Amino acid sequence: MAAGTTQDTELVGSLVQLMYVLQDLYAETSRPLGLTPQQAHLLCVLLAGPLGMTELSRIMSIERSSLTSMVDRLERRSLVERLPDPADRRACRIALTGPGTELADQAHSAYTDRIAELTGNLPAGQRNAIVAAVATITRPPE
Amino acid sequence: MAAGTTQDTELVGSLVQLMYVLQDLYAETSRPLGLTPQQAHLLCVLLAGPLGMTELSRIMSIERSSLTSMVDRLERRSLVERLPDPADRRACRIALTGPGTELADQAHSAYTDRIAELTGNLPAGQRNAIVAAVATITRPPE
DNA sequence: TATTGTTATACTCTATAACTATA
DNA sequence: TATAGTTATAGAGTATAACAATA
Repeated sequence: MAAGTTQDTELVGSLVQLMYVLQDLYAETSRPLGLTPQQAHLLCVLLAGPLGMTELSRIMSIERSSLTSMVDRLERRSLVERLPDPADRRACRIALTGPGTELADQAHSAYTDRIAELTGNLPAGQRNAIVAAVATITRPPE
Repeated sequence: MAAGTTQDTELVGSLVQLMYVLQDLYAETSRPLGLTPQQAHLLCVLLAGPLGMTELSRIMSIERSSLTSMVDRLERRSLVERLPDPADRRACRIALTGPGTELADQAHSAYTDRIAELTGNLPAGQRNAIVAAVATITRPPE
């Protein structure tokens, strides 16, 4: 069993609350752009460059078949496109279109602004601690 | 526009990453219990006591009509029940049943354990900083 | 008239299982 | 045989609009 002190309980509660605050923020910010939070996530992931379905499904923690329908819907709106993979005729590369890139940029900026607003008054010590903690958490002992 | 320094960007990225880590964790933990993350959330909110539909929808940030179908599904599985509100015949109070309470406790414990595991190695300074930061964030200037 | 909750409807998200085409 | 992606299907989450009953 994991260590369980009173401090743990408080930390866990804080993190859960934080998750919900961020989720709500993400949803509220995506909506006016005509995107679901999942669609915004997908577009923002693609800002780094085109990806294959398998890799994209891994990054987003969803099944490939679920991703197929998401990409279908975004492709119908001309926000992404399926490009052939020159190295593998089974595979395709999902890429942002021009409008898709623009919208992804908007979503990213809007989200960044909202969080920056929310965290603008935190002292530097807390900000640094959070960045350091997240770095530790997201790089688990392999 | 919000203040935008290099540190902001790093903090925002960290928080977004943290949100996704926690979301995945929540989903993975809920699944084996036969619950979606949203259902687990609802049950855990009710651990504090019965609530009306309007209040519950406000807490969960979803429309009342969306909540109706969620409660329907949970009621079919005898995890929650609709109790009459003695003070208002239009209203009802959503309450956990015995099995519902048990499952909510399990979900809460499982989630707490997983996060405690994830954050077990963080130094005390970072833990305290996170708790303090979340307290600030979730209590915005009214 | 305002509020509580539901119904009807439409879409999106998601998983599982079975499939096609290529490696 | 294994992998990349799709199709078919089913269930869950969600919003909007219209509604019923009560306050």
